[in-house]
Amino acid sequence: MADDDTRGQILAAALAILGEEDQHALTVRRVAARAGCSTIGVYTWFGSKDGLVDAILAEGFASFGHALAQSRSVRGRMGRMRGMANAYRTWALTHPAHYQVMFGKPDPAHIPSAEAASAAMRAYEELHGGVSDAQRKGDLVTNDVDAVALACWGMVHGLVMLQLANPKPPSLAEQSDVDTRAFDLAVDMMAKGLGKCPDC
Amino acid sequence: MADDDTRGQILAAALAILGEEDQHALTVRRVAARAGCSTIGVYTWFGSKDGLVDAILAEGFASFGHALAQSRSVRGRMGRMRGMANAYRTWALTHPAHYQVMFGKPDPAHIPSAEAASAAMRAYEELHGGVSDAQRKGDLVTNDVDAVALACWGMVHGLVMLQLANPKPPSLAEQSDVDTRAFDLAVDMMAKGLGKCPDC
DNA sequence: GTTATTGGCATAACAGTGTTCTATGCCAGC
DNA sequence: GCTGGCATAGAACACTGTTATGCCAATAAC
Repeated sequence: MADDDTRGQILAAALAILGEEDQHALTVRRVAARAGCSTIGVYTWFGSKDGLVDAILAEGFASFGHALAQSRSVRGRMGRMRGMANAYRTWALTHPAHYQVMFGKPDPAHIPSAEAASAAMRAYEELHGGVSDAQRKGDLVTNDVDAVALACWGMVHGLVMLQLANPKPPSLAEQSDVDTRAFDLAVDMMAKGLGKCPDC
Repeated sequence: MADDDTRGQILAAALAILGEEDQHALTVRRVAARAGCSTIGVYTWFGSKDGLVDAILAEGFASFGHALAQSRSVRGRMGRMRGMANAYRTWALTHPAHYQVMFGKPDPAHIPSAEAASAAMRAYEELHGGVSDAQRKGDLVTNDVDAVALACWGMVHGLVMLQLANPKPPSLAEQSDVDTRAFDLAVDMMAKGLGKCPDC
């Protein structure tokens, strides 16, 4: 039992379930069974299911922010924007259930912990930082950095969510790569539109 | 009880709940209580909760498609794109819970009925039609109409979902109109980027 | 050394969910 | 007055998150 090893085992079990199945599979009983303890273990170490979800969020935002940070070093506005967008999308498609837990509609009553909030904040800073870099260089068509960051986030988020939820009509769904084509197109159009007409 | 009036009352009750509350409030017992019948009524007239959700989808896509259609008559690529985007967003923000049911992640086991699917198809045709109009006029930077339509859809969907789920950090959340600023910016950038450089 | 206390945990139960079984009531056709 | 079929209500099923109860081991106090 070595210290609070149980806590780590429960969190690992939860992440394993999210890695293999839908987010609906994340139930207290399944997590507890996989961790080799009773359901009460979740309440001892995390207080509630929300507490466990909170730890999952902190884990997810840390990993997600790290992925974004690695792509931010790319030089040039267009290259960096494409790089960050691709890093964002790749992380989401690699961790679909985890992404849904992080960015799907939460229970309105759930207040995230300080740890989860700051991890999310650090991930957002990566995005915001990339935009304000471009703004400092006078590369942007507007000075509203917040709006630009949110616009980019929303665009990428929407295309990722559409691909994950896949509500597309058959004519689209049967095109295996239409998601990637649309994504690349959207990122290019956005990057072009946000710049001060550099190459046209 | 006049014919299948019960069916209409149940559907009306479900829509009323979605109009007033979160989509999590849509439970069989609450719908039945509001419709003035027992839970069995839902199973008699809709087969299951999924059946009821299916009817809600058909209703929603019809109303949603109608809203899009009205904006499609606007002349000019830029104007029509802005108009359709605003119509999309307005409908979603006016029917937040309904929109979440329609475009949130569905149960993977749920197969939509032919009626719901065709209503969704008609709504999508509005979007696709707007794009192919522009393509026919030689207004677009690419011939990949499917990818353009999906890119526009994803962008609008993402910004709407971010606003509805509101996972934003405090610095953004306290700006009451940042969602609208980001939305207008994204639509303009996208419209500009998709066109053959008409005015720069 | 014995007792008391604390803390982690399992069992079983609570209320809530979607769903279904059983039984009742009602109405049309005879 | 029957008979049959169908919509319905009530109760129960399995599942969910959650918790009250009790057990047991380790530690603290005397």
